[in-house]
Amino acid sequence: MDFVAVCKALGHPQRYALFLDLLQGGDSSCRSGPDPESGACCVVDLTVKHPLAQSTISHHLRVLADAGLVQHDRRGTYQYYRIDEAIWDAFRQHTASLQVCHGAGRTLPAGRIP
Amino acid sequence: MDFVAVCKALGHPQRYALFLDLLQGGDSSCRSGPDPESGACCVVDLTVKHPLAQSTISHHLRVLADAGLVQHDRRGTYQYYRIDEAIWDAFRQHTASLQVCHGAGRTLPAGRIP
DNA sequence: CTCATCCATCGATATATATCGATGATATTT
DNA sequence: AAATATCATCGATATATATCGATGGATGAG
Repeated sequence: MDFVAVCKALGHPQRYALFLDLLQGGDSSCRSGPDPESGACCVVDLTVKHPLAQSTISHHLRVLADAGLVQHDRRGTYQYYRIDEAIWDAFRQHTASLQVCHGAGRTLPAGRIP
Repeated sequence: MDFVAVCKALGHPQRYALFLDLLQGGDSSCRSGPDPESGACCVVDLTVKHPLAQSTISHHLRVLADAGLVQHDRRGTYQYYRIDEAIWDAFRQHTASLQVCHGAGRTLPAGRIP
C-alpha cells in the first residue's frame, strides 16, 4: 500500500466523490447487477450520478485503480468497479498509526540556537 | 477539516516526508529551540535534511499549512512549524469512519441489467 | 549602524493533471 | 450480420504544480 499514492488519488474532489460512491456500494441509483450485494458499480451508473464525461470518469477510476484503491472485473459489456478493502484497510491502519511524537527526550545538536 | 485538501497536501512524496519529519518532532537533527518539547522545526533544519531548495521547502510548508495540517510561529528570525494535532486527529478519525458498506438491502431501479 | 541569517515571495520553466469529444474494441441483442 | 451499448484509449487544450534561483523584508549579532 503506497500511502502517498492513495492520498494523491483521493486528493481530488471528483475522484473522492467517486470513491465515496463505491464505498457506499453505489447506493440506490446504481443498477449494479447481477450481484448487488457486492457493492460494485459500473461506469454508466457513475456517469449518470457525476457531472463528468464518461471518458473522465473512466480516467479517474483508472487513477483510483492504479493507487490500488479499486478493483474491477468485467461482466458482459459492463465493467464493475469496487473498493479493494484490503488496501483501504491498510490505508486506514497506516493513518491511525501516524501520531505526533510527544517524547521529551530529544537531543539537541550543537549550534546557534535562537 | 477538509479531507480532500489534506489528502492532496499529503499526496506528494517530498511533502509527506516533511510531514513525517514534523510528526516526529524533527528528531535529533533539529535544533528546535527554545522549546524542544514542542516538536517544532524551523525551515533551515528541514532544508538540511531534505534534498530541496529552501524556497521549495517553504512552498511545501505553505501547502501543508493551507491544508490546516501545520501551524507556525515566529521566534526571532526563525519560523517554527509544527503539526496541528487537532486537524490531524480529525483526519484520522474521518479516515477511520469511512468503511465499505456491507449492507444487503439495496434496491435496484428498473432498467437493463446485464 | 552594519552585517549576516532566516525565510517568504516573485518570476521563470518544465512537467503533470483534468477535462472533453472522437474513435474503436468488445460484447450483447435483434 | 447488423445494430446497439459499455467503456478504454487517443489527441487536444487548458490549468495546475513542482522546482529553482534571485530578491528583499525582518530580526538579531557585533
